[in-house]
Amino acid sequence: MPKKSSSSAKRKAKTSSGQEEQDDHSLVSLTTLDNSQVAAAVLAEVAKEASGTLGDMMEDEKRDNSKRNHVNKTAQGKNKKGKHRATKDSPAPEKNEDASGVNKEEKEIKQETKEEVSNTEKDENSEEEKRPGNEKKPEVAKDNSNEQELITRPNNANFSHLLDGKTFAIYGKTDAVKDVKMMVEILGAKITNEMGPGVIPLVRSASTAVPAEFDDGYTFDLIYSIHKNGKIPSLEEFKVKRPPNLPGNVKINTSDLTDAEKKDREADIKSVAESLPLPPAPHPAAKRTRKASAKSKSGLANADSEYTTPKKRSSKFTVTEDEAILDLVRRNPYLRSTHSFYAQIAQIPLLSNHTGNSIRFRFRKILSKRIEWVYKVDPATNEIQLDPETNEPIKVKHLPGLLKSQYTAEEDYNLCKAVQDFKENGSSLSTRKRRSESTVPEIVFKQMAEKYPRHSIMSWRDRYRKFASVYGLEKYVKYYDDCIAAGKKPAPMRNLSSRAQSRKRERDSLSVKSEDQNANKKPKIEDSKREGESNVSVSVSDLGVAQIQELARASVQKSADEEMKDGASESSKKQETAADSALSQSANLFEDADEMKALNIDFTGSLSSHNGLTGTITLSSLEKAEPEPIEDREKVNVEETIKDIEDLFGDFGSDIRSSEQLCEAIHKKTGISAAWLSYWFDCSCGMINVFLDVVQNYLKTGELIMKNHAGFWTEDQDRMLLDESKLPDLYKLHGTESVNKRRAALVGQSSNVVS
DNA sequence: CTTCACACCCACACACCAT
DNA sequence: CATGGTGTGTGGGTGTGAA
Repeated sequence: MPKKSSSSAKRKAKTSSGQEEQDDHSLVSLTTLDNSQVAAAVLAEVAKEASGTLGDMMEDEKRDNSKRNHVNKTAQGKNKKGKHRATKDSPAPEKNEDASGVNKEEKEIKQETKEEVSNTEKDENSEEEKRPGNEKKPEVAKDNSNEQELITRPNNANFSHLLDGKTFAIYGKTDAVKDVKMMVEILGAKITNEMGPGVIPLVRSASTAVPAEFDDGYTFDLIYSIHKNGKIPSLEEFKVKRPPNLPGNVKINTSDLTDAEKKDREADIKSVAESLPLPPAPHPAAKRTRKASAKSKSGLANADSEYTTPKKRSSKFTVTEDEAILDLVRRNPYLRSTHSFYAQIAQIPLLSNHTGNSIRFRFRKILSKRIEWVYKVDPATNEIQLDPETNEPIKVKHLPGLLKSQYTAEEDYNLCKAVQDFKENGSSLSTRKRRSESTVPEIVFKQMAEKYPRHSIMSWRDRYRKFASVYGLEKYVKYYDDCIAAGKKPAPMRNLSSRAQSRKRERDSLSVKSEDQNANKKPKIEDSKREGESNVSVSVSDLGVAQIQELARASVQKSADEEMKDGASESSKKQETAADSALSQSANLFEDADEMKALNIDFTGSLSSHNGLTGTITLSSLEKAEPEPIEDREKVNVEETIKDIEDLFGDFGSDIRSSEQLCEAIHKKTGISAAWLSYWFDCSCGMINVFLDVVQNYLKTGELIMKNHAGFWTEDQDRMLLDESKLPDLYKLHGTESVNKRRAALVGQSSNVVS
């Protein structure tokens, strides 16, 4: 049996702050919601014993070591699909003629048969809210005709044994639970609340609050699928990922108020509740914990609802629930945006009709406007602060910050400046100290953290590593200054992670259009909210990083006309001949993003192509070896070829991971010599637009290199880099950014360059 | 149609770890 | 002890379907 508690417990213990003792019991002690304590505690206890897995019983495919990771994209996608299928098509009666289960199109007549208003004997389990399809009816007592119609299939016999001998523990309080319980039983399995060996946990979704020790579980969709398709599907799709954990040092604060305060609060709640023009809230007592029902085995034996259809069901938030949410948020203001907080409070019986997601959304969209004040809480411990005199909790009007602070443009700017400053003073040209230009000592970030404590040292360091250095210090400073000069609000650096890039690209190929929209929305600033202005006729310098990159990416995928909406045409034009500004602003996938990594371009050393520093091919040797990059150059359809290359660039980061692969792929597709492609690529510093230019130029004119082209580095020009006196010319041609980068790459260091 | 509940997404802030 | 690689889950959303 896998050490079920392992993952979460281990992680908790690992967290530096070492509040390992944080477990789910803690969150349960909500004074206002007393019954919750017991229930949640029980839940947690019960879950501790969880250890059986589906894998045990079905295939052993399940236990892949990556389970702790986020479910990967495809899995999620599939999962989603599965869900929708299950949702859309009634798993109800249906010939299982196609056991393959892919017959989603059967719009199965979801004979809801909902309204059997036999609400009669829904014992103490009754929900206050009338919900269609919720009608109770002891399954056993159910008349067969009905059952036949709703849950059985023609060959029900085989069917009902699919899950024979399995035992499930079903979590959640939403209505879907009922459906699932029902189905599970129909399929021949047992339901238990006592987690134990062989018991398989089921939850509705990943965001469903689950007990602390919840380990491997599956979503309801698994059951839907089995029920519907009459076979056991690939379990991977239905594996649920662990819900997020709270930061190790934080406990959900539910019970530290004084009695006096409690009363006040309760009074508050009541008054609010009464003042609202809403239908009367159900009496809290009426909400009675579903736990109770669940635990009584009969609860499910009774199958208090007949099976209708496993569609998403939702319950309205009641005033009481809203107030409870507000109360909880007030006690835990720092957690108000986290998923884990809501996932956890969703376990409280009062709120258990909703998923964590739902509660979170409810707060964010609706209740947050009403919050007005929160308790003053110690950020380190999440404990409510008491007024030393009155011994009462302190309330504050100002919402505290969140767990993580987004970087603002100003902060980015300050960071760039600080690092630049360091580079100038710390390691100038004279001190030939072998400090690669990408090396910035911790002290710099330490100073930043001291000066701007909104972020930690490591955070500042990370920001530099992953953003500032990728974007380019100079470039950002310039961008920022330009914005200020133009009276625009600069945006922080964004979207520079390679992962982001490749993901985006995937999506891009699906929909460039929506990407464009996204790009325009991107610039966002936390401190000073900015309006989503300026979509039209932005000048180059107005373009946010993200926009530039979007454009760049779009340019890779789509034909030119497609990308130049938004008045950003000139900048996206990425056209030749441009000098400094156009070059640096134009679509350069690899400079703006850290595509360089993906491309294996390491500007700090290995690129350096042809000046002999690293011994890679030179122009002359290449010419000797392969005089012509392609046979029958004249016959090539230039346009098409360029398009092909663009497309291949589009696969970059996903299918294609290195420049070698890229060149190889282009070679295969177009017939152009891979060696030449590689050479051109190097000369272009990996900039796609330059690269395309040189290829295009070659195809049209037969010229092997471009002598005076911004961004294209000839061997002569590379040599000029070594000569200070020649630099001005280079700046003129290539622009400072490009020169510095190139220089850094070839010379190994440069005074004002970060690579 | 609109609104709400809920699922799901994803960039990235912050952290940890091996080297 | 700096440093790159990488994990985690927050923060701020969007997508979807029911009502």
